[in-house]
Amino acid sequence: VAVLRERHERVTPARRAVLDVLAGTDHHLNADEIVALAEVRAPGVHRATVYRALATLGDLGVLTHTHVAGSAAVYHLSVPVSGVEAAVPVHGHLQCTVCGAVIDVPGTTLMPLVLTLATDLGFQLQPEHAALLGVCGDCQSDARH
Amino acid sequence: VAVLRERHERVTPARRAVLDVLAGTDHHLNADEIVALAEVRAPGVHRATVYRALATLGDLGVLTHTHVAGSAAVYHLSVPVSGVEAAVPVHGHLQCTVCGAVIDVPGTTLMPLVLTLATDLGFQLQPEHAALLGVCGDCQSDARH
DNA sequence: CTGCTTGCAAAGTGTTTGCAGGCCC
DNA sequence: GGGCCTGCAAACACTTTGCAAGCAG
Repeated sequence: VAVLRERHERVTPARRAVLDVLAGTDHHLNADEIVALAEVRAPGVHRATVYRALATLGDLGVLTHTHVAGSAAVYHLSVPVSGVEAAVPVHGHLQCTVCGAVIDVPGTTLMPLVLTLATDLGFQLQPEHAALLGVCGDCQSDARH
Repeated sequence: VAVLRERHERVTPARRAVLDVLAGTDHHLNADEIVALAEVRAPGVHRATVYRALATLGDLGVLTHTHVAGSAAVYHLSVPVSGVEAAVPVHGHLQCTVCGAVIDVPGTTLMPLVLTLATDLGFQLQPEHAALLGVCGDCQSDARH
């Protein structure tokens, strides 16, 4: 919110609405959902504007997006906002390829892999940025037909 | 190739072409590239047919696709084909968010995470299925401006 | 005022689908 | 021959972009 001013970026209704929406939920929202919710706070905001706001805020490091296989990317704040703690520190996302459910996994679980990749390949993994795919427990149970 | 017959699936020019293309390369190919290469072996194959063939073969477990952030999915064989060893056993994919390069990572590197997720959450991770995002060594060097 | 931001519409990319005809088995 | 497979075109979902007008600083 105030982050924008600090970075010499303009504070516009659209950007404020996007930030408010993300700060007001603990879910991962996709662009469509953000558009719908932002519409409430800033009537008339356009889809494209939301995408542009998300891109700008992403560049500033205020928010992060996660690519979900075969559907829309989801966004969430990456830094704590004044008072609000909607911004979960670091976490990855598991997506079930059967039911589509997205499960959060704590960053600590992924740390060993991050370290291994950094050491072995010099690759700086961003565990948040893409969902890890697999089959969740529930769907494995269903699979025994 | 013969896998199709075993599974009571039809062997058509289109499917044969797709399999030949994948067996004839050690790269990860996206749908467009497969269409282009399949065109050589089976002139007239349609884009949609290739997608359908890839879906069918994927269901049979013959090939795997990996979702790459912000661009086309890449496909490769998941089982060894008669004589050909283009099918690397198990491996994940690292994608650099800066330069876009896709790096293979051996399955053994990912095993600890697979086991951890299975134990803790009952989640059966398919490490091949989505690219892991981050910054590769080269781009980290470039970043020191 | 200056120029970054927005709204709008249209284009783009990657993938899927409905339908009629064709080919595998 | 029956039914799965194909070609075609159109639809689809998500995201990006060109342009003129608008508002922030």
